[in-house]
Amino acid sequence: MNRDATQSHAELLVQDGISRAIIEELQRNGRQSYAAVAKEVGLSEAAVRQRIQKLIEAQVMKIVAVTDPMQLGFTRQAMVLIRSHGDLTATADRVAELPNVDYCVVTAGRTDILAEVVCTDDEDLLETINTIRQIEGVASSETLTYLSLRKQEYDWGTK
Amino acid sequence: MNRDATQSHAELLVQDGISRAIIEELQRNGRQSYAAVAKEVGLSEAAVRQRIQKLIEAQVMKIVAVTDPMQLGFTRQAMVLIRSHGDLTATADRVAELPNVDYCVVTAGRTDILAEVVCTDDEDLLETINTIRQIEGVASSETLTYLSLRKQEYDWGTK
DNA sequence: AGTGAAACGACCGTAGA
DNA sequence: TCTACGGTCGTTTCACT
Repeated sequence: MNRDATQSHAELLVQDGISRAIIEELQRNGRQSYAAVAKEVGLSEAAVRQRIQKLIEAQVMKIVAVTDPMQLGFTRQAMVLIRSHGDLTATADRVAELPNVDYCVVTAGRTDILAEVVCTDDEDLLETINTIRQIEGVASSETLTYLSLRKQEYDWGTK
Repeated sequence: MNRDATQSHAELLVQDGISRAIIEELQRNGRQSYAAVAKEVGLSEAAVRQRIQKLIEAQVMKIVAVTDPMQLGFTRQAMVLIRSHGDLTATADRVAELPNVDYCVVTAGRTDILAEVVCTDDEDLLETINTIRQIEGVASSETLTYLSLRKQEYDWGTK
């Protein structure tokens, strides 16, 4: 499908404040019934259902389970700043392949690649960083360990 | 509630591989029926529902709508690395208050605070960075604009 | 903690404005 | 694109294992 067509379609969908309100409701609880959302935004259940389905089809949003790494035993998180040589995206994709990497983005600036890692403990973190540093295309890395998460919203970026 | 008690409870909940499987299913589609998940993991619908409710109550996961900033017209994303003076968490919280900031974490390392920003265009990005730099406690900042997102998983960290 | 069954409520297609 | 409505399927409760 044409990317621009999809995008303009999506923007039309959301220009309406009601869709924004629907998204906000689902950001609080993604499993509430269409009827409950309908009551909040003042529309019929069927209309809300249609809008939600279109928003998901147009890939404006998706409804997923989000987990707390701490509760799953991953007590160490960090952002690894990577300088790369050669093919940026290929290197980034190799980094992204690691199971401990939950977020990976190519950036412009002093650093080429950002990778967020989720580890069980310091030993796991060290191993992960060491693995990253040996990946082909990784020139150097710098690790910023997380001390306190202050804000987390759920956006979803496309490639 | 006692944090350790909550955590050990959560770990008990997930030690069972079935809960892992349930979480994985819901990470693919958070709105599918309990019956559909039950069929996948080989348990009765009622048992799956109980587990999901407990996982949510124990804050191991939550089911929410995740949006694509691009589709909502936010075409510029960046990670802002902030050096701070004075109270770290207070400064981080002031940064986190900005609507354009969707992610904010206090780190150990060369940089004190990481803030991911989501902006409509370059002008919006410039304004946002300028605003951040004038926040009390922000000493300096460095911006890494996003070129290509390669991986995104949905974890949720507690403060 | 899991199962099974019956009452209830949500979901979904269709028709019409 | 919305509302209205009925058939169907999912959810919930409860008694039992």
